[in-house]
Amino acid sequence: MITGDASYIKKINRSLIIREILREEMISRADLSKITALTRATISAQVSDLLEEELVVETQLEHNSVGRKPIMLSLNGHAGYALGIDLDFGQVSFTLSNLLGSPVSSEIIRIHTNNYAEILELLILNITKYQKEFSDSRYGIVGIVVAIHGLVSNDEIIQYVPRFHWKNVNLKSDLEKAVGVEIHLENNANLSSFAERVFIHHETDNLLCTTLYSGIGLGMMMNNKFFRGHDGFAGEIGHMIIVPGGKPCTCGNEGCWEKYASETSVFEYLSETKSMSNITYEQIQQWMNEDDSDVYEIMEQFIYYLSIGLNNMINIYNPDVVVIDSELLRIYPDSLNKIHQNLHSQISHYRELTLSTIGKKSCVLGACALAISHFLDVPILNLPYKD
Amino acid sequence: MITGDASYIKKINRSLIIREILREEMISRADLSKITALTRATISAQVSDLLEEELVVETQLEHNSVGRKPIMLSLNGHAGYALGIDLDFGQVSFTLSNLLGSPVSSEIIRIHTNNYAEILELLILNITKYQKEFSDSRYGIVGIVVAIHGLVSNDEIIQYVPRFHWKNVNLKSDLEKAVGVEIHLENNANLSSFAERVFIHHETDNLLCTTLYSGIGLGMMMNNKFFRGHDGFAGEIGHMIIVPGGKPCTCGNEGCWEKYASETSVFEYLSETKSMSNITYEQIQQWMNEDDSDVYEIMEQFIYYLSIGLNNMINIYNPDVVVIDSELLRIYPDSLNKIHQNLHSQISHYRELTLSTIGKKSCVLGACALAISHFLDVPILNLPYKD
DNA sequence: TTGTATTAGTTAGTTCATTAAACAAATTAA
DNA sequence: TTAATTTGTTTAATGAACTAACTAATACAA
Repeated sequence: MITGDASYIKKINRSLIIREILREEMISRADLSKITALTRATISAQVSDLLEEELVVETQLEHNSVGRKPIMLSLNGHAGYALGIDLDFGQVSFTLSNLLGSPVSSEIIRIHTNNYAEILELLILNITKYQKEFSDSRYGIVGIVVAIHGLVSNDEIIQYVPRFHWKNVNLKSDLEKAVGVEIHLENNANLSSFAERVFIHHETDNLLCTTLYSGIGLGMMMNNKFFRGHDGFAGEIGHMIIVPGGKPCTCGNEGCWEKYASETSVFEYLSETKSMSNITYEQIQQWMNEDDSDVYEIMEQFIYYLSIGLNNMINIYNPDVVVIDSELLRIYPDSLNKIHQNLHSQISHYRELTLSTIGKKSCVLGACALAISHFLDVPILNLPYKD
Repeated sequence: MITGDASYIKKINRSLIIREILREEMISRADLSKITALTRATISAQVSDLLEEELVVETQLEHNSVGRKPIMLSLNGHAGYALGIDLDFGQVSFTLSNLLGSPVSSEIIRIHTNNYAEILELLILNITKYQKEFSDSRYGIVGIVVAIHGLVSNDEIIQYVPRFHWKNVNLKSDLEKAVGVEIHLENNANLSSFAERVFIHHETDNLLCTTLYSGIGLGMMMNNKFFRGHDGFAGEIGHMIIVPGGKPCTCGNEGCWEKYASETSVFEYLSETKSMSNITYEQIQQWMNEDDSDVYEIMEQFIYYLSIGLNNMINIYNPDVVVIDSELLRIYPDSLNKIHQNLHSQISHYRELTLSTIGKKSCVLGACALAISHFLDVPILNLPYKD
């Protein structure tokens, strides 16, 4: 049970201070005191710890107002590194960032296996390599987070990864035994939503991010925490039934949303209509340029069903910001406007609906950011996004 | 901004201690110390405050084990009263409870108006009456909570009450000006979910409660907080589209869930089929006793569409406990089993699905409990339910 | 150039709630 | 009657925040 004592309040205030430094990027002790309502004495004491730990650095800036010149404080991005890993079907992405979330190194490794042991070995090999390579800096690699494209329960055990056919595997424990440091697993949609919040939408405390690729994933940041549900399986919105008695789904029901509004469903319709397999985004782009009527019809239907699900999602969650991550919508002209026009219910309340600007790499960037947030012991952070 | 200081620690620990006293109903200082991991000295100091404030009373119980006999502590239910008000269409219910949530007085007043000013006056009149009548006891009436059958935003302004045709009214402020004490407004489904958690489902930190009367309401308790969404409008699940291009709804969309799975929808179907208006529950009960096939068909369809929506709700929220409050399901034989059988998806995860045992009065009891929780400054409480 | 106002940051001492440890009280069982 | 055990209180120490007074550095005006 968490009880209050002196060290607990110090932790609370430290977390607040780090959070403000990151939010403002550069800020003086005096301004920290004003924002947090902690006294300048308290701020000084806490900052002195942070300087000692090399997590914060001081800078003298030009200043042209009356009074003593403030000493600006900022987070020391060079104190360590965070490693984000995206364990996707067919490829594993590794991104190493500094403590400010700026990528330092990125690499994508193709894999041609679903075998757990083989993939585990590949992960161990690469993590060890990064650990050796980046042991300079005060703290070295401060955290590792792996994105899982499937169900991860609250105890970080992988319950199910559809495309790998993995069920109930303890990757966290297997990795930790091999590399000797703490590893965290997180669902890919959750990490995308974290990235959208941390790198882009700095002002919201309520963000949904839906990813429309092989299925439909939903990640949610609410009051600066993931919304996970009781076991960690919340956001399985792809299996929301929107057509009673509709197409059968592997989940055992009929008429699930992702049978109508995932990119996979669009590719399937196109393959059928065009009698063509292995259709690429480039091919679709070309058809769109040519005003192909089949593609138009299929895309319009995609947007129709997508809007129904979005309407439901918005009524259910009453979000502030909704981010959609879909390559097809990015290339289809005027797609966002069309969706907006479909969301005309009196009840639906949201402030902003956008297409993701980060795109597919949001997942691995979110993993880096989550590792940083664990290390700094702050529930949320604002980091600059440099494209 | 909330920062940590000594008084904040004390508040945290006090809240923990009160919560444990309520959970255990009777507990000694020594056991409180074991459960909370606070030292006995700390517990003694805090309890001494609570005794001074008459919020806690000591009892000597029989004891037959070795060592000094413990002094049992329990919450002093007689220190004050909580007033819950259910502002429903056609009637206003007032329930006054003691600090342990036991009703002391209950009264239902029929109203024949939707006029805001008239209803406001009625509320003021009655609140003032209760204040005078129950000013004995150490604290008198410690809190007043009003249940609103409509949208209440996070700043406690009534956005919309469909059946009263109220839009954007500030009942909280109008009442507070007139009666001179703090008043809180809360959505009725939220209060029902609070009551289910506080009086019945003591062990869960994740509960959904759906009310199927005029429309479909959804209240959610997650990690001992209401799940409200960004503005307070989350849980508008009745307007989830489950039949694309289906029946038109007042919200501006077509095929909303509450057009198929609210009790109102059942009454409408029955009225049409039986060519009869003003159908009562007693009438339906009689038809059911006679194995009426029209009623059977309509009820089976109700359960079919209800299950679709429940499936969606469960996939989206991954709840621990789901409580359904519906009089029709209570009287229809085997209804719960039929719903269970419809929820066969691989993805759906929930632990328990039940019909409400508290029923319609959950809303006003939840209002009392919420007033108590505000007064004691504990986010959640366990109270005994005495039918 | 000098003094004054202003802002930034530090230092000394106080306050408050916790903890640890010793103690007092009350009870069972040998 | 004594030992063992458990409950609850007292006392001193600790830690982190606070207040208040200080030093430092700067702009600006006389």
